[in-house]
Amino acid sequence: MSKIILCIDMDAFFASVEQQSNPKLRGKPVAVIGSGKRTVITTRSYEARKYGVKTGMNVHETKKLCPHIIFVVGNNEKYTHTCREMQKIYLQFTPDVEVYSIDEAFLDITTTHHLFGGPEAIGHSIKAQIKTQFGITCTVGIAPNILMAKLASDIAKPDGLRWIKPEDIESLLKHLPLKELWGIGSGLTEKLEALGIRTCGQLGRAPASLLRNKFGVIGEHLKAMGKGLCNRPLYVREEDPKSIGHSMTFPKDLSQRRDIEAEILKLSEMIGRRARRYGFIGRKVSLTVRYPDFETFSKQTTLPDYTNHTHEIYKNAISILESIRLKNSVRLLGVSLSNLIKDCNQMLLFEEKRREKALLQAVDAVNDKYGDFKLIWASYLKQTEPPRVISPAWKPSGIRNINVRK
DNA sequence: TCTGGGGTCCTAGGACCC
DNA sequence: TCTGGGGTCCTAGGACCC
Repeated sequence: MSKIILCIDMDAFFASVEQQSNPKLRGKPVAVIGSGKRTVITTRSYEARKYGVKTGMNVHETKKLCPHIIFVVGNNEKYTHTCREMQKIYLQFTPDVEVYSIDEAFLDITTTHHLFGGPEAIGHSIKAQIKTQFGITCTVGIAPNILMAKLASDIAKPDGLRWIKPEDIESLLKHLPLKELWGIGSGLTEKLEALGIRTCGQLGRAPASLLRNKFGVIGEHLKAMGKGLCNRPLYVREEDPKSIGHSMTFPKDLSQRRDIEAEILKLSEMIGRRARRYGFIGRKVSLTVRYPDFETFSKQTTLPDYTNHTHEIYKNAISILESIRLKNSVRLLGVSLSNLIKDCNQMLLFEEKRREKALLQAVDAVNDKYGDFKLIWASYLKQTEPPRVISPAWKPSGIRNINVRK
């Protein structure tokens, strides 16, 4: 028996929330952006889309396309709160809910839909509850797997509902351009087109050996994807994160060594604090550098021991920095801690380590109470604000598994 | 007046070991 | 004197997603 999966996707989520909370924005082109000078569009309202405004565009480019667009700096608390509340709605219909991102979820209603009058009845009920409770619209896709459910919601956007039944798949995919499929981006599209494959239908008929040779493991799944097949399960239980990182594009490129080091310390503290709060330790530290010309690279180092101490992260990031011959100035810096495992909170062997840990916890407690960066090392007291806009990839526990190609 | 931030997964090649 | 094969760990880089 085939499954029945729902994909619930908010329409222009951040922009819709802003339009809902400020009536002056309703019916108008709105773009949600970050707070910095070098920010880009995170979400744009449907009114703004008509002008060709796209996610990732900078403010200048956006104004050229739509001079009267209204920019709103995003408010992450509003969005995360809404996301958590929406989760409660989904759980009325099935325990098998994967919150894929802040504005998207998958529900497996295979065994429960008959209790609620069928898949479409559930879809309509969720849409109505979200509309009533939050004043925003969403689109529901229904299909035998998440790949097709996602496609269904993409097709039906905005404020729609679409059910792709198994018997509809072949004709639907026959002439569908490759890039419409979740998991096939611009890179794969280009390479597949070079092989003469332009539609999902063609992909489904392509020789498996050809795809396997050209694309390795991914190639094995591409053919199935072209046929609308996908057996990725729902991740109902949140998985442990594999990495925790932060990066920052500066309002002005940094050229002073001490400014660069101070930013690395700040990023290290943000990571260390997050890791300590959620109880993870890691043993790989990566440093990412982007120059003004956009050349970007990262270097990493594996530590002898697992850690979540700000100072350890910082120290290793700095030693990577010292191994690089930096160009004059730096546009972006990023630090990340990976190879994460759960901190089992073992007994600390050395009194010194215990004291160090107690100090870190005291610092964290103050920061939790009074907000980030009230209590930190002197060298970053004069720092800029931490980033204020949440990434749309946010999840309730900050974890996600995005790989559909398996 | 250019181009954010936070993730996951895969691959290729080198080091090292038996 | 012309060097196999298997395995693991590590780094760098690219592709994808929201």
